[in-house]
Amino acid sequence: MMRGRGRVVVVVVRERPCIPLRFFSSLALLAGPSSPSRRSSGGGYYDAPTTNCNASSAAAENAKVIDNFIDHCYRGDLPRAMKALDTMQQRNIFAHSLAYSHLISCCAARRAIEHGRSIHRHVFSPGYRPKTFLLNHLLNMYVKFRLLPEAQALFDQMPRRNVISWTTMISAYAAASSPPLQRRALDLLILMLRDGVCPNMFTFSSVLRACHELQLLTQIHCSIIKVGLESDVYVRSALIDVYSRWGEMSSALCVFGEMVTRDQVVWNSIIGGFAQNSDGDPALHLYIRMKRAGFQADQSTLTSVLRACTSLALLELGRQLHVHVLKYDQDLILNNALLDMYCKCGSFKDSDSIFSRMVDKDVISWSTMIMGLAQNGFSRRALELFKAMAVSKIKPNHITILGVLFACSHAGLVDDGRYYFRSMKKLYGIDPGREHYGCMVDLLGRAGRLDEAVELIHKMECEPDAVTWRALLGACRVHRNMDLAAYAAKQIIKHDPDDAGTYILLSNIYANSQRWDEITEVRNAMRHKGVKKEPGCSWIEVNKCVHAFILGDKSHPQIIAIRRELKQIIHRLKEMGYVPDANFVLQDLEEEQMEDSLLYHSEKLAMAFGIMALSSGKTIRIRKNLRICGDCHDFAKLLAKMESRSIVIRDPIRYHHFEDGHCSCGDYW
DNA sequence: ATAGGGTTAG
Repeated sequence: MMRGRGRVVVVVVRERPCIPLRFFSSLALLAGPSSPSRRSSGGGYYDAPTTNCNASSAAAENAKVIDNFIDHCYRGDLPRAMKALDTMQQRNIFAHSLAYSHLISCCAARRAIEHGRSIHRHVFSPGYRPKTFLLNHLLNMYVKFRLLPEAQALFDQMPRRNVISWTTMISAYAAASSPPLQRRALDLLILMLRDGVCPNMFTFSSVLRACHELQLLTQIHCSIIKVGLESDVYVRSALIDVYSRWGEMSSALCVFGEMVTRDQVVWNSIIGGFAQNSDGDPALHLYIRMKRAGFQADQSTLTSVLRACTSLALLELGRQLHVHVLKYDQDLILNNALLDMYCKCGSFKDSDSIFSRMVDKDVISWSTMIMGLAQNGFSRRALELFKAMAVSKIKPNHITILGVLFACSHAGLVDDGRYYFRSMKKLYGIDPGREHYGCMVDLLGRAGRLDEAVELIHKMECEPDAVTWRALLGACRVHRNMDLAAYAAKQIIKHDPDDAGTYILLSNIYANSQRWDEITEVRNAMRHKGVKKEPGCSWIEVNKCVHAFILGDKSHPQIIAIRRELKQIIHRLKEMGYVPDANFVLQDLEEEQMEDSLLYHSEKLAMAFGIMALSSGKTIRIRKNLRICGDCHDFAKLLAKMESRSIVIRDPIRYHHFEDGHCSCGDYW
């Protein structure tokens, strides 16, 4: 009830139309072409009914047809409604917009596009003026069928377009897969403004995903604030999402932080944003805050949180989440995320059993497993799985092939690799991209065929980039080809002048051959350019806590005990024949003492802590930010044997499963 | 009465 100036106004709010559809049929009786004069002028308008009540028998017949039609529409009986529509078309009689709109929704739901097109033709017959509301329904139908050209043609034909018509088109283009089509969404927004139609929250939440320039996004964000629509949750979550895609997490957080009424999707947007930017820590913290705020994780939340676990290698937390995943056991995306989590946390047994139980598998499920097997050192099994995929009739894509080539390169399977590389275009219609060439350079280079690797680079259809040359440089290191290494390093620096890794790799190569002058040169170049080496860092999860170890950093509360433990381990390992390999000392240019430097490589500290803190049967799982050095690799093999326990170390490229003095990589990495 | 946001493999 509203009170104003002494008057009482009763406001009745209803969610559904309060007029039953039947009522329209009786109105349609009045609307029928009952008088000869109306019939000759081209049929009846429901929307401008005559008041002629002398119903002739023809009119009564027409009314019956319309009545039936509306009845079928209302009941969702598509075949009967279409039959009635046919008769109406022949008699040139029409029903009310609402009945047609019902029928159009039916067509969209039942995937009956031809019926939809018939309705389209019918409402454009001479003698009928379809309302904008009805045409919006048709527009939406074409969009649902992804028939953009037809939607556009109808849109162009419309005598009047309201904000919904514009938004339907903008949303359709923004959701398209190709950037040129997405740009069309932005063009339409401008045309809409020129036409004097005001965008609303629906329009903005749709158009945001089409922003391919940061500047444009900022402009649109400004307009949103200006017209006072930033408070809408749909607009907010879209803003968070687009800022995240640009890696602009501070802006995303800003939009998120200002919110008072956050809903589930807004939480998902910000959590997903961090997860996709490989920033697992804030993603997990926000997840905890979301739960505290009283929200339950849904599929989307869980997928993102799993991804955060994946990037942080948090197996135990991942396992806990698995329990929540069980209630969505048919969700393909979620299952894929789970597969990847177990693969990348080095627990391949778990992903294997999930994969075999999954009813639906798509190209991502298969690719995840193939890459997972390859990275974990099970190359033969990766190739077998690829063959099983062919039987399953799921077509591989360029990422699947990348996994296959990765498997070949990390197991030294030169012939297999060459076969798959040659046949990818022929068998699967996939053109090799830079990444595929990179894999092949890696494959040939590691196998010692440096000349062939260089030849392949020169034959590339696309311009080689830093990744390509980095693959060659890595191979030069293994095979100690100094001159080629220097050449490759220069090419990398040309593409990526601030790449600390290249300087380090180059200095390692020189260190392996005791070329001290060159090392000094590289070091000076780094100093000159102000390039800083990323310090080695390792992480280990113990009792739901992540412990970080950084080279040279003594901030861990138990660091003294850990160093003592590590010294004891080294002492015992030396008795077993372990000889620290001084070649690797020099990668830590700034360290004071060689012995110390090697001793305190972060993964060694993490392993020592794992021995101290984890119960004896437990696998020690470590994630590190740099590739493992040969000395730590030897150390881990012997430690696994001495302690009779498994050690898994994940570096940025692949996994090392150490067991009984051996590593799954076969010392080939 | 018709239009809108978040989730997976390199």
